[in-house]
Amino acid sequence: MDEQTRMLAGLGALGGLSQADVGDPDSVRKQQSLGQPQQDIGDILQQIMAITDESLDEAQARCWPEEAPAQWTPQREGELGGSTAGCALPLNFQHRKHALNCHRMKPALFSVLCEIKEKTVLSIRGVQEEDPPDPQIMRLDNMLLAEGVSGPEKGGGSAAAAAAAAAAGGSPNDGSIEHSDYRAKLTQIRQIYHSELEKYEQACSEFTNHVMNLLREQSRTRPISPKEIERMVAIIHRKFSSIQMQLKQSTCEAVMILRSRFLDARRKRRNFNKQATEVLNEYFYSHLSNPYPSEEAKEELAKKCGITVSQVSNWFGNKRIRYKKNIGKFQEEANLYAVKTAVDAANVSAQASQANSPATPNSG
DNA sequence: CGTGATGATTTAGA
DNA sequence: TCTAAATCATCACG
Repeated sequence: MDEQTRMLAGLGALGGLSQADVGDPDSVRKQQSLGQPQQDIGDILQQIMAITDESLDEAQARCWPEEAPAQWTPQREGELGGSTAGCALPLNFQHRKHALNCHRMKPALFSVLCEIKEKTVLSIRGVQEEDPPDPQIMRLDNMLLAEGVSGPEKGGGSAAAAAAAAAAGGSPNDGSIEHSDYRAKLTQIRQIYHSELEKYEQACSEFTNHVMNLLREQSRTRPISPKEIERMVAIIHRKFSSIQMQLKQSTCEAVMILRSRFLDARRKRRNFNKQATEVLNEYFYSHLSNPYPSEEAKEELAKKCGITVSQVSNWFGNKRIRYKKNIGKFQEEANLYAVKTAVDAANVSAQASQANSPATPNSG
């Protein structure tokens, strides 16, 4: 809007007309030695400028309703008449616009205005453009990508989420039970994020289309270069991308909160079930001379107990040190499991012998 | 609520 | 990277 004013001022200067000159038909008539029949150029210019002002008001009232009320006086609201391109315009405005479009001098003037404008807009354009990508939004993007919120859809996303979850747990905890909860929550966040993003994008393109239609419609009356439209679109996109940044920011926040909760939850301890403890103890006491299960043995135990390999490692680490510290205290337990394993072995061998000699079933 | 048990984490060493 | 040892944090029980 500020630029509009500047441009119009520049326009007057370039044409050798000050704002005052334009407002004074006589001075224009003096310059136009040919002497126009009915209306002079000053009038037309005035009208074009008046339309420019009005259409801007209209555009604002239409496009930024929350900012508009200050510009809408009650009288003008009453004036609302026909509509063009979905835009309600005052009737007298329509009349003037039509009259202007029919004026035979209009095309020539219009092209001159367009030319002047093209030059001024170009010079303005050169100064501030090509803004570098916002480092903050880049950081947010990277973060969301790393967390598996943005980036590839569904399949890749959940894989990234799993990776993020694994990363959150450091080296241990390749487990899946608690992670599924984390993943579910992350998926929820991702869905919200994507739906919101889509909403914003839709709104943005809708609004852009609307503005472009508006400007295109207006460009028939007042000089609007394609570049200017482009610029307008860029401005709109910048506005919307700042909204997007807010969305990204809050999504990041949500992920961080989820993550910290997850880390806290990870520290929360839950005793293994009785069966798991039994399996582990059985292995421990039956390998008391060397209670160091191999990687395969750990995996097997983990599977049997429904825990992770690192949990098995933790358990054996704790068990070894605690057993060593107070063997006496564990003696009872040791005996118990020794008997248990002995009985089991007996059972197994009995069954084996039974299976091996079915002809003599009464041997047990 | 105090206390021991227990799973997880941290630290240091090989 | 694995382990011992110390330590933390929570559970479970009286």
